[in-house]
Amino acid sequence: MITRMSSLFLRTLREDPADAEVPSHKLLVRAGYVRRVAPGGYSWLPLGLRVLRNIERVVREEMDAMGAQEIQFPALLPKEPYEATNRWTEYGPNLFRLKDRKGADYLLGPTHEELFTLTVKGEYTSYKDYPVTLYQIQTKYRDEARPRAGILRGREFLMKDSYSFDLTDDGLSESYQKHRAAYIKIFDRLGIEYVICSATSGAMGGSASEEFLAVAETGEDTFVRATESDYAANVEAVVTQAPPAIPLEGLPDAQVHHTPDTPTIETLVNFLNGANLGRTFTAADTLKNVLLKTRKPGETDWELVAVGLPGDREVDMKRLEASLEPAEVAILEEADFAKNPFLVKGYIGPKALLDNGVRYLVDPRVVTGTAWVTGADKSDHHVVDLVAGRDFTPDGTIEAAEVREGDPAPDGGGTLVAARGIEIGHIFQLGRKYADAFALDALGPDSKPVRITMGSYGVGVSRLVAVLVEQSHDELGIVWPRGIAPADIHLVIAGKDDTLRAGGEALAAELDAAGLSVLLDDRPASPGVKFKDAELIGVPTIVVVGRGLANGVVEVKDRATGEKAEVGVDEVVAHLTGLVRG
RNA sequence: CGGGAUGUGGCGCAGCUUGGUAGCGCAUCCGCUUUGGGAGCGGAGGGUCGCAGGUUCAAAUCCUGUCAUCCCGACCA
Repeated sequence: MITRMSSLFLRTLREDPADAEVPSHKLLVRAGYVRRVAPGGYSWLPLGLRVLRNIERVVREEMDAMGAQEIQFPALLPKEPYEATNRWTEYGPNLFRLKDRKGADYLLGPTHEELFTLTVKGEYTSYKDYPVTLYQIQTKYRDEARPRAGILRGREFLMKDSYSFDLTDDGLSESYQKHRAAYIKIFDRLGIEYVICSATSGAMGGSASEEFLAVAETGEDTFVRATESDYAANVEAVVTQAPPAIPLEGLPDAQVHHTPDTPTIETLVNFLNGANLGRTFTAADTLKNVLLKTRKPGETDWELVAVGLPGDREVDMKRLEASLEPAEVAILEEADFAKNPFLVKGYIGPKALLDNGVRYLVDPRVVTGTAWVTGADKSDHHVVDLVAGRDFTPDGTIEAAEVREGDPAPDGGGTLVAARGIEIGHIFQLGRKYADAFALDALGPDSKPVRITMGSYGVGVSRLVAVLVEQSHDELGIVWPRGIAPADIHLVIAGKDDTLRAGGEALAAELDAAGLSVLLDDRPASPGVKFKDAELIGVPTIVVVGRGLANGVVEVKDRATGEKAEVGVDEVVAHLTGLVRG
């Protein structure tokens, strides 16, 4: 195919749009791939749509190859299925809701578990039908509180979601592994640098879960990896290694000390070290107790929860919330302290919490036999050598403490280092949550019903366009991978005289005949303008038909490296075909 | 929802402090020149200054309100 820039619906911009921050947003707008029409809503212009379709094609090919079957649901959905799973309320304000003329409630689908489950239930009844995997590539809607970064995080986006339906847990594991393998193929084909991270399953519910994160400084997710193993995890999913328990025999008794004016860890440590106790204390020797309240979905009452963690660590709200999912979490307000006088701010200890029935969860590092400096539940007093498992017994452990670079890796593979990533895929084993909600059963060989178990798998298709730009651009513009670019060859006619024009047209026709797609810059603009546009647009190979033509050569330039080569006109088609076909 | 910033031709911005004919660059159109790195000269079209009130002889400019967008946080595949 030949695309003539003289008639292409395209306008490039010389300056960055004022509202763009990240490289992909700036470049996709400047190069004329997308235009904003609403916060979090973008139009795909001709070149952008080609890139999007190319990515979609790769995803579709790999899904088909693993045996998944494509279907498509409406984006506009009735409320009822989502009420059955409680997500009509659980999804909260992020769900786009609307009413039809009769006043009936509808939503714009943020994800389609309910519909897939109902559809399978409607068609399949026998164990002989299973397993089955269905997918769709569909526009999704989420009323994000703050869309940002152009198409990296929009309120409307294109997503591939697939769902596996199996009779057994083993079958589910197998479906999960097949998806994992397919995703690896997809992202490898796209040439993306990514890591596979252990993840939390979030609002979907379910167990085993991994996410594919594209490595990018501009990413919104923080993940860690181990220095000496291939362990990688979203910080939300990092499991803290508990040290071995310490025998209780011979540990010193707990002692309450008067510690005036020590409401913070820092003031406490300073005081203790000046108090002649015969040893030095650090923040890590203290146990700080953070008070929170949680509320389960659908309930109105808040429940007090206390979290005890080493004083040298901050609470990571995201980790905390992931641990308490799906309950809501909030920090205590003054009024809550007033209502619960046993909570002495700055001096809260395990005793008062446990005596008053407050659920008390501690960091996994607080194991039996560890001795702590902590609040004595009395203003200006702390207790030293309060031993876990002897002087107090928490109600359980919780992953709430921040993860730091340098922390030991959970699998023993050295220490952790942190980086940023963009979530491009997420796979997880849902289990029977949705099958239970809709009673999705298959009749087994013994004529008894078998409850189906499901997996759910997503790829952010439109987001991948931006991810590719984030990972592959330079100061001049975008550098697309081959196969994803809006054309195979960007052919620039560098000059206006008829010989050049005819030469360019002829070459374009030959390349087209050889099966390559050509973006032909046949505009009357000056060469400089055309070169700049070619670099901005980012087709991997740029061919310049210019002054060399008189000597029978054209210039072939590699967009990524900038390397130029003069190639004879009679051999350039073969040369380019070789480049494009790899 | 909290903090900050910004709304002026298609895009990027100045003008606002100190009220008085709405301006610059890019883009677009016409003419001539130019043609290997976002060309030059000359000319042209295009703006209810986010919106609504108010003050004033007079408001882009001052006051009040409101809406929107962007950034940070909160929240979230």
